[in-house]
This record gives sequence, structure tokens and C-alpha cells, in this order.
Amino acid sequence: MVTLKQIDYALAVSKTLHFKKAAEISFVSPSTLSNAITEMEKQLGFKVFERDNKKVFVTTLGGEFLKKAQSIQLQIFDIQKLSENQSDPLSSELSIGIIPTVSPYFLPIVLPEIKKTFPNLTLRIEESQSSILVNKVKNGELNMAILALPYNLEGLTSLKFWEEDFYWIAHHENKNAGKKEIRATQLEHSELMLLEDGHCLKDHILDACKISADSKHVVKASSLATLVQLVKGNMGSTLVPHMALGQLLNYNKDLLRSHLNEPGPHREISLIMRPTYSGIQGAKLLKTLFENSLNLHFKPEW
Amino acid sequence: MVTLKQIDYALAVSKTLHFKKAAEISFVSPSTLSNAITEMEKQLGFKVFERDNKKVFVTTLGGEFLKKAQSIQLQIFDIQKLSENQSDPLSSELSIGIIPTVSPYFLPIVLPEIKKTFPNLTLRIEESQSSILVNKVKNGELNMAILALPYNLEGLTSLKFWEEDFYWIAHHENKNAGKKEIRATQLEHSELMLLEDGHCLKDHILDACKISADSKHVVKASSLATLVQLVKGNMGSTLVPHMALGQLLNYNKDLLRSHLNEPGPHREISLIMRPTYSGIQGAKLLKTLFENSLNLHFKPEW
DNA sequence: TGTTATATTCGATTTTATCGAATATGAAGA
DNA sequence: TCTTCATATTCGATAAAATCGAATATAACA
Repeated sequence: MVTLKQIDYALAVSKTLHFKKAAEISFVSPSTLSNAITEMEKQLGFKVFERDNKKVFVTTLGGEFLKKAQSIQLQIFDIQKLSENQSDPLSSELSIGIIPTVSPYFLPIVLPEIKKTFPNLTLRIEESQSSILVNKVKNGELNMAILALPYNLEGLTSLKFWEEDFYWIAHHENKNAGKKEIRATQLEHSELMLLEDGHCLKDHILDACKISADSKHVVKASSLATLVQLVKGNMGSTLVPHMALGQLLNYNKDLLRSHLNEPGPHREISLIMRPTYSGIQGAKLLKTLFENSLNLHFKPEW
Repeated sequence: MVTLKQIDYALAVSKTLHFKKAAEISFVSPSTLSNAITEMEKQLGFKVFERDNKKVFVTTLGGEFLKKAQSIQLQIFDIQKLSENQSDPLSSELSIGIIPTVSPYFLPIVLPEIKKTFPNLTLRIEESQSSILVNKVKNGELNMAILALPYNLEGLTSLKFWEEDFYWIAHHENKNAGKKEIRATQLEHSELMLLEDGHCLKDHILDACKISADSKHVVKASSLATLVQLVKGNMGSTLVPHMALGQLLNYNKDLLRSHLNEPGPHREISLIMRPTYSGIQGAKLLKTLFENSLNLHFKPEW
């Protein structure tokens, strides 16, 4: 039988590609580790690592094995935390990833609430783009992430807590500026400024406006704040999500907004996590907290 | 650390709800098993089984644990078979579930091909409805299943190998009989005879015809063959999938068919399996074999 | 041709798992 | 109430395994 200890050792080797270092991080002697790997390979019927005293590399089949092995190891971690997460959720540590087009508008609202409601919780927040966050959640580096869907979750579980539409932001001199509603067809693609590649907001905007991904937009900014500054300089127009309106426009007289009148909601903000994650109970509590905070803040249609 | 051995023992207890019997099926003494479970519960920090010398039952949290534990055990089985399935796929044993509305029309075509192409393969075929098959694939009782999608796969992986439309079968005295194409709106719901509940074909037909599930149909048969016999007796009409046409109509002059002219394909036949299943390589070979056999048999639009 | 770094082998030792016998416990029946 | 019975658990002894350090083998490099 393959054992979890063997799996741990194998994963340590795959991380270091070095038996001695792997032995160190596993807190065993090199001989122990070597024996364990050899025994495991005997059980499996194939070599996971091709190695001599100078180099170590993973075999093709070994790669398959390691992928599955890591998933199993994560599930074991999850299972071990079943107890603590059940008895008193959100009372120790939690790492959450969040995308840049949500983070600055969302965190100021909910962080105080989290602090108040779960005073014993130590939060670690990490801001990255969706693809990176999905990977980190999958391999256990993050407990959860806050993403905008639709997005390919690759098997992760999601809890939706907010949906919103996009608004078109234009300089008051723009001929369409100030309309309450605007259709995608009324937007001049050439003057539309979007975020650089990798931001899911860009794709959601293209989807909502049914613009093909390859149409060229001159400006590709790295944040919504930049884009809005450019609009203020009358360089073009842009689209931003509902939750960003208040902070970005800030009663600026030059900037006018119009609701994007296309089938919505244009994006759905969700909490995602591994399906085997033991803190799902806690995640549901968070989801509710998020919903309540956001509704209080945004719903009274200011 | 929780070990796989402990997980095995715990699952044996959960199956038998009896420590002595669990010890027997695990080939260890009762004391060994008892100690292992106690030690495991100490590691986990909670009791999985509430027990005295008369009764054993699973705690709430224990149930959570056992569910995850079983999933892990299955993945370990999968990992152990990585080698054999890789080197020479489809050379030992394979259990496949298949739904009743595919089985009689599909197996006669592909079984001879499988025998010819994979002579060393021992096949076990099991016919059941989708919900049962999904469960059996999930808990490892079956390696794969052949289902008609869309269907809630609950995380299982699918490989589509065939898509087909439905045909309306009517007695030649029926006023619409014999038309090449027929729209759902032209069908008299009252005279439509469908399979009993639980057959996914019934749901797919309701979907394709946009009939609500609660509309009452008098006849609810347990097989397509029965339905067609009823049509022959002029009791009403029915809908059958493409692959069933030849066998069911069999050049019977009383029975006329019309293609259901609604957006399709009306159902997709797929091979489903656990995502961690190591025989995916073999499954892909089967998929190709299925495609080839079916295309040869059905595509020349007889 | 040494030297160095590193994986592996080997024998001894510690740790862990397992067993059978003895024990404890609660249910059922006399 | 007292026995009997079935069964989970405890205990001490034993078997199996995991681990260690030292010795060994091996390839790269100077």
C-alpha cells in the first residue's frame, strides 16, 4: 500500500528535486527518504523520479502521480482541520485572495465588519489576477479567493454574494455623456479604454458589450483609477463596475456615468474555494456578512 | 497524522457499524482496529463513531469525515492503478454502467468491436438509470458509465462520443403521421406516451419539446419497446432517439416516424468517470471505438 | 587523478502496529 | 436479580516497520 508518509516525501522531492534537501524539509535522514521513495516506487510499479547522485528529475508517469498525490495531500490537510473549522469557524487564520478590480472598492466596506464580527480571526489578504488566485486556491496556498464570474474555476466551488452591472464613464463633453442608459452599440469602440490583459474585468466588459477580444483598444491601463483619470483628461471613455462608481467618480463634475443597458448582471462576485475545504461553514458565514455589508452600502441606489 | 490505514479501518467500521465484523473484513484483530480508530479520533480531535459494546453509530462530524475519507481512499486506489492502466490500457477488467434507453441499441453494435479490439479485456456491464449509475461511479463500484447528457454529473468527468435527435413515432392513422419533420407544437400532449419517471430520456424529451414536467401523460411505460408496441396498437404516439429507430420500427408498416424539428442535438451520449480515475487513457480509446462503430452504423442516413 | 557532492546500502535501534488473553459493559433471558 | 452472551477495550508481549548514522558507490569537475 502507498502511504501518506511516502506521498509527503515524494512531494518534498518534487519540490526540491534534491533528495538531501527534501530529507531536510521532511525532517528525516536522507537514507530514510531514499528508502521510502524506493519502496513507494516498488508499490506503484514505476519510477517517479529518475535520479543518480548528481541530478533528479520527474518521469512522465511520475508527473501524473505527483499531481494526484498533491491533491490527496491537500485533502488530508482539509480533513485534519475538520474539527477546528467546525467547532468555531473563523476564529484562527484565513488567507483570502482578491482581484484588483474588486479589492479597493470592497475591502474598505467589509474589513471593519469582519473585524467586528470575528475578532479572533487573523486575515491575510492577497491581491492578484484571477488566474493566479485560482492556482493558489487549488494548491492550498490560499484558503479562498474573491473572483468575478463567469470564470473557469477548474473544479473549485463558488459562493456568489454580489452581482452588479457596468457603467459607462465619459467626459461631459462626450456627445453621449450623461444619458441614463446606454447600449453597447452606441459606444465608440475606438475611444473605449480598457484594462490591460489578464484582468477579468476587461473580458467581462467585452462579453457584456459583445466586442470581440481581438479588436484593438489603444489604451490599456493597469487600474480603474488610471482609466478614470484618463477619462477626466478627455482621452476617451471607459466602463467600470457598480461598486467602483462612488470611489472613482467622487462627485467629479467632469465625469458622467450611464448604465450599460445590456443583459446582466454583468459580473458576479463570488467566494471560491476547494470543494474539500473544511472551512466551508466559515465561508458561508463570510458570504452572508458580505451580502449584508454590500447591500447596506450600495443598494439605496445613490 | 491521520494514516490511510486508519482511514481504511474507519471505512470498514462505517460499512458494518460493527467493530468485530469490521476487523474481520480488514483482516486484523478487533483490538488492532479499536486501537487504530481511537488513535485516529485522537488525531482528528473528535469522535467519528459513538459506540459501546452493543451499538455503533456515526457522529455528525464523523459523517463528514467519512465522506471525505472515502473519496480519498478511492483516489488512492486510482493512483495505485496508474501503472497498469498506463502501460496497457483495457487489458484486464472494466465495469461499465449503461442506461436502458441506450443499452439495447448500442451494445449489440459495439460489444463485438470491443471483443475484437481488446481481446484481453473482461467487461462487466450493468444496466441502471442515470442516478444510480452516477452514484456507483462516484463511489467506485463502477469504473465508468454511459449516460445521456445533459445530466447533473456531480463532479464526474465526461467524454462525449455521440449526439442524436429524437423522432416522433406514430400510427399511420394519426393525422400527422408520415411527415418528414414535426414541430413540438404540432404534438398532441394528451396522446403522447413516455417512459416512467427516472428515465433521463423522458426528461430530455420534455426539454426538447419544452413541455413542463408536471403535465400529465396517461401512459408511463418501462421501456421504449413497450411504448412502440402501444403505438402499434394505436394507443397514442411517442418519441424515441435516433439510435433506437431501426430496432424498434423494424420496417413495420403501421409505424411512421418524423424527425423532431426542435433545436438539437436532443441528447448527447457520453462516457463518464471519476476525474481521478486512472483509466482515462483507456476511456479515450473506448470513446474513439464507440465513435467509429456508431458512425459506421448510423451515419449513412438509412 | 583526486575531490566533492550526493544517492544508496547496511546493520543497529527505535518506534509503531498487531496479536491474544484478560477485562469491562450493557442487553437479554431465566 | 443473577446469568449469560456479545462485544468493545485494555494490557503486555511480540512482530513489523521506520529511522538513523556510518559506510559505500558514483558521477561531475578541477
